[in-house]
Amino acid sequence: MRMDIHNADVPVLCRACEARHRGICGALDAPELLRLGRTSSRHEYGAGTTLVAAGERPEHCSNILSGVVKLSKLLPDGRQQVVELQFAPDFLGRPFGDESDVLVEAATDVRLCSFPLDMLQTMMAGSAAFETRMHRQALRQLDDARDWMMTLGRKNAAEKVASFLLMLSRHVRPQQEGYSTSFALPMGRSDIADFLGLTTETVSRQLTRLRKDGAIAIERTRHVEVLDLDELKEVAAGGT
Amino acid sequence: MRMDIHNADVPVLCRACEARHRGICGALDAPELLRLGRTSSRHEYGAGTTLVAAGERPEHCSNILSGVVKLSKLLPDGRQQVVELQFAPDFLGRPFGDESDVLVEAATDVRLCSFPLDMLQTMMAGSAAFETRMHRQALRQLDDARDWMMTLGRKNAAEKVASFLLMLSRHVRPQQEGYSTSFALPMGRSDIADFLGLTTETVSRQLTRLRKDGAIAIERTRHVEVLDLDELKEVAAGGT
DNA sequence: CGTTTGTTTGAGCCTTCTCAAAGGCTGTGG
DNA sequence: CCACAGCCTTTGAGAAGGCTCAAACAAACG
Repeated sequence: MRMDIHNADVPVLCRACEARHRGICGALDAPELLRLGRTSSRHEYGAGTTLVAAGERPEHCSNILSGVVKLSKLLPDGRQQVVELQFAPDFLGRPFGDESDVLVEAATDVRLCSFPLDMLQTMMAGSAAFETRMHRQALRQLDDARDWMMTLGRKNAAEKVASFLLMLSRHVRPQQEGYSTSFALPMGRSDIADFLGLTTETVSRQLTRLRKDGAIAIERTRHVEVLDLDELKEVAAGGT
Repeated sequence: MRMDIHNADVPVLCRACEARHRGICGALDAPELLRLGRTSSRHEYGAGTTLVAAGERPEHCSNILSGVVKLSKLLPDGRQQVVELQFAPDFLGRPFGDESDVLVEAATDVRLCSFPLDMLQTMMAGSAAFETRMHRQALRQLDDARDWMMTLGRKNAAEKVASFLLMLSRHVRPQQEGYSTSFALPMGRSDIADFLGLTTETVSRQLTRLRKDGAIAIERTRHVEVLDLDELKEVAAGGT
């Protein structure tokens, strides 16, 4: 937590909020925060909750305070592709209203700080710094999407799963650089499969392979311990 | 072409330029255009030219005046994934300097209108409308990337190739809504394969399948005629 | 506990890849 | 204008990685 000179003017809820430091609210000064704070509210959603249905235009947007949010796309016949995972303190919601057709769900239990979508336009119009933050997040998401295109299009099953674990180990522990060696998988095998363009069975087989090779340990199917980070990196990059 | 009241104040080169209407320059007024125009210059590059090497930080950014630009990512062992195709009048170049690791090449012969990267920052700082255009382009690119993740992760070879042709038929003929029924492929089979996460052989086989099914005709390997658009759409969506 | 849901493991099959060779363009030089 | 070289594309045959279907197992929940 950071000490601000104007901390006293900042809404109580915002004081300890990560979104104010690393998220989009960091671009706002105390009066702006106060204004935004009046229209915002916090909510919790259980794992699996649909936050925005595919094709729907949501009325609210949110900072993710904790948990993991899953964005996915659907094909008419039911095939699914997860197109992004968002972690705290990412911002959830799209400016300019030209929403594309994604399904937004809580992958884990999630806490959000939400406010009306029009406030987003208002804030962007009123603060160039705010728009810049939004813009930068979009560019970061674009980079992530492109990295994942590489993974989806050109890596084999082993490389995909290893890449996924590495990605998680970098994201799950917020605000800390580098890799965590121990973390919970934010979703089940079938969501992982939908993220990697594989089937649950193949994901499961690759995880057991990594386990038997001594690269990771798995406890109660949801918790991963990275035993050999270099091995994992090597597999992810196609070294084996 | 549009008639502007202040056309006379607009740099000569910009008057007939698509980028001024549908591209980012549309956000600039005559004085701003004039200022930008003084630092900009036009260049042509032959198909295959490397515009920005992977990992390099370019000094210029550009509007694409004509042609197709290919962005791709490389794996250490040489595998390649094309992560985006850009068409006129898209903008090429990244604000904020946190460039990600992509290789930029001319897919076809290309004409660019380039200016220094710092001008980009200057323009964004000076014009909120300009930053908004950049921001919107990033969001559009993000949508495209996500659509393609769906294609890469969950579609089979036939669906991928059909989706690719449909995408081209929408993009190749600029400024026009809907689908073109006749267009040139902007790249060879192996680049198409690298875009679709397939091999050249598989791309070739799927193209001949579509040809034998009467959905398309191919002339001299580079020109496609869409004979049955509905068929193509159906294949792309997994209808068959 | 028993039920339900999610995960792991196995066996066989199918799509796509790999490797190989033939066929078509394009451009150059005779 | 034709012949040839080089490159790209097409086609074929066989191998393999990942999928499908099916069953055993483990974990979560009432």
